[in-house]
Amino acid sequence: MPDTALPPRPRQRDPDQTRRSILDAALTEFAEKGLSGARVDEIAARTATTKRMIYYYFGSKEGLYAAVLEEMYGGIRDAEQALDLGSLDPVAGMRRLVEITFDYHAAHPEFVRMVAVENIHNARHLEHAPLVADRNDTVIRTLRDLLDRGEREGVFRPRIDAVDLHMLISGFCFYRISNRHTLQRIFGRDLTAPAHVAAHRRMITEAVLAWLRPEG
Amino acid sequence: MPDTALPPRPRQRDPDQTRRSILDAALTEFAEKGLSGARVDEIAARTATTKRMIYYYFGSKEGLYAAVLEEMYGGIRDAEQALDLGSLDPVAGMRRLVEITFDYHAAHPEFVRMVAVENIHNARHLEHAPLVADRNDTVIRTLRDLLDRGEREGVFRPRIDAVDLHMLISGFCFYRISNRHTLQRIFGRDLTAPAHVAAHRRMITEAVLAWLRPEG
DNA sequence: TTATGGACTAACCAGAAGGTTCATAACCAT
DNA sequence: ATGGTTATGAACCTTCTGGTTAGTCCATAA
Repeated sequence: MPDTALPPRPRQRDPDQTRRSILDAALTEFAEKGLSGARVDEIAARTATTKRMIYYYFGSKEGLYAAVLEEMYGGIRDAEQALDLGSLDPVAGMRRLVEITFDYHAAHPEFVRMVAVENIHNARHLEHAPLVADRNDTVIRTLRDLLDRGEREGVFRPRIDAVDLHMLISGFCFYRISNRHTLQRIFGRDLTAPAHVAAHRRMITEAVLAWLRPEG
Repeated sequence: MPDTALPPRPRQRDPDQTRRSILDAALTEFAEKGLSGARVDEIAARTATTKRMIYYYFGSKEGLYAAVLEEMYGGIRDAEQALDLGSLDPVAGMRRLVEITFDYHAAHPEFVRMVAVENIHNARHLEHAPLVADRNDTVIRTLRDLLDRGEREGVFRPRIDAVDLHMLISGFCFYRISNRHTLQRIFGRDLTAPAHVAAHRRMITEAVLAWLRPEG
């Protein structure tokens, strides 16, 4: 009997590639279905490898989830660290920061969904991603610097809390993405339509600047 | 042989009570764990009745979920319809509306979580709760009325879109509740501390009013 | 009294889902 | 080449879970 065995697909060993592929597939699946809604088999099916590899590299479903979460926060950190607002005057710098925040959320709904999912789980897994807290220091420091300079120049009100302001900004940017489905159902509006995107971008920018302006 | 039977717990038959009890238990469980994270057995255990009754009254896990969701939106509708802003001047009325919205979200984190969960599922179940869309007309109409009057009196800018404004307001109110766990982890702040609550309440109110003020 | 139908229950089931076993192929240093 | 380590794959196992079956209980109307 001749050798009828299928030519064994040349197994290429590439740990990094395999890890990446799992992480990418998991991101999609978790962002789409949430932690408990996601299926490990489904994630495996999305990758070129097998379920076994998920456990080999990440230990458990939750381990994988935590890894994805950490990865996720890395992205926005990079985006924010990239901009150099030191050269701009406070008002222009603030405007720029709001716009960047708005644009990042609009461009990365998976990030928004992952954070929303993590909040459903009371941010339990953030514990296992300790370096996440770091990145936010960057934004807060940038914000504080802008506020200080603006106050000195008399274009911003004094005693604004940077964290509160950050929440005001990212709150709206986050909300319009995280809640776009219910909003769409209820108001019958396509929030991704360019006209609405532009209007929202202008609204949050101007609202923030209006609020910061001294002598209300 | 004497009658050793335990006194049979007098089974009280009360369909409404049973339904309510299931709905309450389900709300807790769904808000806590999400749709797929919630366990029907767990919900049953929280009630005085059994799992079978859940299927008897609601047909399926998703049917129960949809029922809870609808119930949920009912609450905020009532709260908003209760206030009569017609007698207040536009600025005071707007301030009041923002404050009510803020307070409602702060007081009802379960509502916030249910909506967040529903968005993870792309608002798929809102289809089965058709009367939900109604309630929002109320807010939008109230808002539009305030905006019109304010514009006529020259205290608000013209051509403000009521839905956009609604999003600006509820966006922040929603976000500080929906994301409080990740925010807490990252900034190490207890967002429920009275000082922060008060600061946030003032911030969103003033930001909205500042933005609405004419001649930016 | 008895019959009727809504309210309720315990036990069960099939399939799904997370996690594991064991064999083995590819790679690398010697 | 060779021995040991890392990476990979297919099938398997166990537990859980949504949903069902088959039947009991009880208030009321006839």
